[in-house]
Amino acid sequence: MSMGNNYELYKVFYWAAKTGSLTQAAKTLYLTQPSVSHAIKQLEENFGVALFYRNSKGVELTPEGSVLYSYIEQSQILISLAEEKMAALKNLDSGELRIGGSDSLFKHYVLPYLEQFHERHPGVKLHLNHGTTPEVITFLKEGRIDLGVVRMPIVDPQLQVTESFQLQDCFVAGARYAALKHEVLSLEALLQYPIILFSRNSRARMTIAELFQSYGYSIKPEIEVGSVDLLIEFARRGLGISYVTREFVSKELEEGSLFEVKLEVPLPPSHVGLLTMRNMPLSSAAHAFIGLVK
Amino acid sequence: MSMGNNYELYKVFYWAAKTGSLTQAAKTLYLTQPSVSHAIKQLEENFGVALFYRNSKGVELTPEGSVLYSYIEQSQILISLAEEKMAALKNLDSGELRIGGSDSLFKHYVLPYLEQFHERHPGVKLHLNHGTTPEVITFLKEGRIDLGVVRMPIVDPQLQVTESFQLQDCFVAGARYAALKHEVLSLEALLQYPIILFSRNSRARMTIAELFQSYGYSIKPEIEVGSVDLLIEFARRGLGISYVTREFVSKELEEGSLFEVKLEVPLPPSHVGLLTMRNMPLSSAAHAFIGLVK
DNA sequence: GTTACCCATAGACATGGTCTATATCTCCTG
DNA sequence: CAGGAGATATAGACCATGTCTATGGGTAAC
Repeated sequence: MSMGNNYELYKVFYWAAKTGSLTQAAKTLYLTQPSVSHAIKQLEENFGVALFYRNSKGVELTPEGSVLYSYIEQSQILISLAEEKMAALKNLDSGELRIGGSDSLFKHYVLPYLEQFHERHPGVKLHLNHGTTPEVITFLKEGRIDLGVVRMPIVDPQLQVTESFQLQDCFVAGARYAALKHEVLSLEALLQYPIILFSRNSRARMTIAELFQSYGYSIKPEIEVGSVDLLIEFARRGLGISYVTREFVSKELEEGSLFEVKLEVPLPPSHVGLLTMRNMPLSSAAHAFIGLVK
Repeated sequence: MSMGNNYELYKVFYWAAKTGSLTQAAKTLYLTQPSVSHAIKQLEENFGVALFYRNSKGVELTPEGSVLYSYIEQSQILISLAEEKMAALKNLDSGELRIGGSDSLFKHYVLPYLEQFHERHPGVKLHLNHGTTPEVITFLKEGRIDLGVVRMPIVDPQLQVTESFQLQDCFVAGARYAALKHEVLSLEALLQYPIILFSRNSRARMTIAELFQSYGYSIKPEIEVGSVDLLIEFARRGLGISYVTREFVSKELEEGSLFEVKLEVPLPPSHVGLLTMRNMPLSSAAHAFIGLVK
C-alpha cells in the first residue's frame, strides 16, 4: 500500500490542529463541521492511528497527531507561500521580464516603455540582452529571453510576430550642408555627397541598398559605422549625410543641429516587431509589456 | 479569492515536474494521462500563469513553474516523510510507550513484559513514571502516560480497567522464626509476633487491615516500610513477619531464605489492573503492550 | 435543570475527478 | 515522403466521493 491519502485531507488536518476545533476548521475552510469530522476520521483510519483526543471543548492532538502535525505544518506553510508567490507573479509584484534587441532600439524605442513598465511594476526584475536580430531569435528559441524587439520583416514559423511601431528612415545632414535644407534631391544627386551608413549586416543598410538598386543605382558609403549614435554624431560634424531612423534623431531635428535631406523618391517605412515564441506560453510580465507597447 | 487550489493538484504537479512528462506522472500516480493533463490545466488556470512548456518529448517547467516547484517540492517531501513516519508509528518501528505504576509492580511484574516488548519493537522509546495509585491516575488524566499499572480495585468512570493478573499476598518470615515453618497459625496467634507492613497509604496495607478488622482484630505493625525490598530484607533478617506479595518473593521462598507463614484464614487475592482512559484513543504502542500482557 | 457548544453518525445529493476515445502535433525512421 | 511512435489536448460520459442537512449524544457552565 502506498499510503495514498488525498492531500486535501492534510489541509483539513492542519486547520483542525491549528485551531483545536473541528468547528473552527470548518469555518476557516468554508466547510461544514461534519465534513471536517469525516475528513479527520478518514486520515485516522488510513493511518490506523488516532490523531486527536475529542473533548467537550474541541479537539487536541494525540502524541501521534503531534508528530504528523510537525511535518504537515511545514508543508502547508510552504504551500501557502507558494500560492502567495504565484499570486505575486500574476499581479506582477514579482517575477522578471527578459527582453532581447539591439542597443539602438532599446535606447530610442524600448526605453520609455521599460520606464513606464518599471514604474507600474517595480517588483519585476528587468533583463536586457542586446544582440543582432539573428542572435535575438536564437535567445528566444533557447528560452533565454521572453521577448525580442527587432526590425521587420521576420519570417520564421516558430515565431509569433507583432508589428508594433512604424519607423521612417531618412537622410539627415548637419550645418555644413545647410544649402540642401530646402532642396528636394534625386537619388542621383544624393550620391554626389558623402554618405554615412550603418554597418553592412544591418537591416536598414540592406533596405536602402535594395532601394537604390531598384532604381538602377548603387549606394556606396563614404563611412560605415556600427552605432546609431555615431551616425548622428558624424552627420552633425558635417562628415556626410547619414541614413538614420527619423524618430531616433527627433531631438536633433527639433533643435536644428540636423535637418532632413528630402528626396524625390519616397523611402520605405520600416517596422519594429515584437517577437515571441509561437506555441509557447507568455509570462505575465511579457504579456503585460506587450499590452503596454500596443 | 482565496486561491483555493485543491492540494491534490500539487501532487500531480510535483510528479509532472519531477518526471518531466505528464504520461510518466500519470503512471506514477496510477492515473491516466488526460487526468494529469486536466489537473495541470486547472492549476494553470487558477494561477493564471503557464507552468509548463509542452513539447514533443514531454513537458518542461516555465520560469513561473520553476518558482512554484521550488516550494511544492519541499512541501511534498515533507508530506512523504510524514506518511513514512506515521507508518513507522503504526508498525511500532518508532513512537513511545509511557507507563505509570509503582516501583514494585514495575520491578516484579511489568519488567518481563517490557523486556519482551522492547525486544520486539526496539524503535519504541519506553518511559516509566513511578508513583502511587492516585498519582498514576492523575498522570493518566493529564495525558502524561498512556497506561497505568496498579492494584485493583479501581472505580473511576473515566478509566478503562483491564484486570490482567492475580497476585497472592501472604506473610513470610526468615530463619529466626523457623519454628513456624510447619505450623498453621490463627490470626490471633500471628499477632503475637512482630509484624512488618507496607506504609499506611498502600492498598495492600488497607486490605489486610480490613481483613483483621472483619474478624474483630486490629493489626498494628511493629515496623512500617516504604518499599517492597525493605519488607523482604527485614523479614530475612528476622526483624518480624512481613506481609508481602508471594510472587515478589518467589526467589527467596525457593532458596529458603524466607518461608511462608500459613494461616487458618484464607487471605484474599489481589489483582493487578491495566488502566487506560475510557473514551480516549490508545496509541499503537499502548495497544500492542496491552495485547502482550493479556 | 437547562442551555449552549462541542463532535459523531446517517443518508441523500451533486460536484467534479477520472475514464475512454479521439485528435493533433513532432520527431524519427525506413 | 509516408507512416509509426509517442507526446499532450480535447470531448463527453460516468460514478465515486466529498459535501450537505438532519439528528443524536456528551460535557461544561450557568
